[in-house]
Amino acid sequence: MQATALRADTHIAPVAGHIGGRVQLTSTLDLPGFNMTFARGEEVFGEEEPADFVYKVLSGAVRTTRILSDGRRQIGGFHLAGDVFGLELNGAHRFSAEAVVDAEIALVRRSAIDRACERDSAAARELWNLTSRDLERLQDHMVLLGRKSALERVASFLLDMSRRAPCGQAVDLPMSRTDIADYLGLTIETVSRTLSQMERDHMIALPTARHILLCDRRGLANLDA
Amino acid sequence: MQATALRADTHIAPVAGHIGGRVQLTSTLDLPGFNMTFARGEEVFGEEEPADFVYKVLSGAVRTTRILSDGRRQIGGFHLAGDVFGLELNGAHRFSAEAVVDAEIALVRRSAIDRACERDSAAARELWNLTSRDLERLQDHMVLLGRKSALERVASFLLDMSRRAPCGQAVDLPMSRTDIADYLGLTIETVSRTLSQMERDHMIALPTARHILLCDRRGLANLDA
DNA sequence: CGTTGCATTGAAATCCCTCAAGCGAGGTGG
DNA sequence: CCACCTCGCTTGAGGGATTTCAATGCAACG
Repeated sequence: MQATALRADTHIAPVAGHIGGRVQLTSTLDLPGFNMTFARGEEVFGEEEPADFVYKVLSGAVRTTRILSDGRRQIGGFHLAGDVFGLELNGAHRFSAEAVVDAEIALVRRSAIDRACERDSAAARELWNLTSRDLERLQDHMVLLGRKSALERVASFLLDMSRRAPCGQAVDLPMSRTDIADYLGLTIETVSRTLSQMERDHMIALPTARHILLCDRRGLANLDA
Repeated sequence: MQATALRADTHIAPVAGHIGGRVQLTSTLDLPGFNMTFARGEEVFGEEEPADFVYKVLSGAVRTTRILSDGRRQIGGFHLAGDVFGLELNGAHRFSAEAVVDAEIALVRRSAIDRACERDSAAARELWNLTSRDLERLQDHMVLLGRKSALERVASFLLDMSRRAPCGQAVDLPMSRTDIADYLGLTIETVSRTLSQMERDHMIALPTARHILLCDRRGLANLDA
């Protein structure tokens, strides 16, 4: 068990009145587990820590990050309500995970996962599917990082967020500009300037920094290449 | 079955004298399949084609690519002898695959894979592991594309190639500068200039364009951040 | 020996980054 | 209640790494 989970026992919330709770990991996969809450900025797990748990976001948002020796940071992904993260086959985490905002997270032991896979090939397939979807998302993101302009990256990000956290015509961003920059391989200034540019071009409106109205989805989609 | 496989029947080589050959997909996974040869530049499968086969490189090299609407290209990865590629869970390929040089490739039907997973949870786990390793490689590559300089990218690439295709102190590159550029998110000119720079700094030697001697691994590793 | 394809090199341009300042919302304490 | 601070965001000016455009080199091949 990682240090974080051990220390943070005050965060553990019993699930629905049972001592031993259940976690609905995917639509067809229900396993024993428990819930925890993490405050904004708090670490869920660290890079290179043993991957003894799998996590599912119940509310809030989580980012996975890797830090280079000189402090440069790359965010691997944002995980919103319903997303599973931290599923590693080979022992240790390769990114660290932190709460972007206060978050409620369900935990399932790796050992429980492994047992489920042993006896149920459908469960194994379901979990393999989670890894596979992660891979597909990463492939898209790789193209974005390798070949797209700042404008295209931000447009792509806004459309992705609006698909994942629908809020009518708008998007409510849980993360800071710095987070967005480190996710898109840009600087905070470039992200800010690009958003301002989009606002001048009437593609979006920015009532507040974290609340963005997508006025011209068509235009944004065109930018998405 | 995709068009490529159908059309290219002249390429099919019977395996070791049997009609129905076997393919050693991983060290513990032996499945029915057959071999094909692909000429330099030939397409193994196309983006969005149904993923009815899984592939293993026996000799040569393969690249997986995605092309944006305006022609920009991102190479997802290079697959060398022993590597498995084209393993998709969800129906269709999301990249196309082409032979970088003449390549001999083993094919296994998805249906055979699925059957193996049904009856053998160890096989399922082994295949899940392949996906998981792909994911890990992509995570590293994402950090490279998002946050590393041209010098760091090329150094990282050279070390990776020398680890995967060991050739003493040297590396024999099967791919062109254009391929390297599209893999590293750079231009061909930047790749060339960076290699020249490394040669001036006595970190590498370039007897020929595709044969590179790593004179200063320590120095390259330092660049790898 | 010309052609062809790939690689290298140079010069100029560009996109994004760096550095720096200003702005505004939210919280705290006097 | 307001001054003040902090933090995150925006904006500007200048610079730099990489791209773009263009020309040359070079090896393989017919």
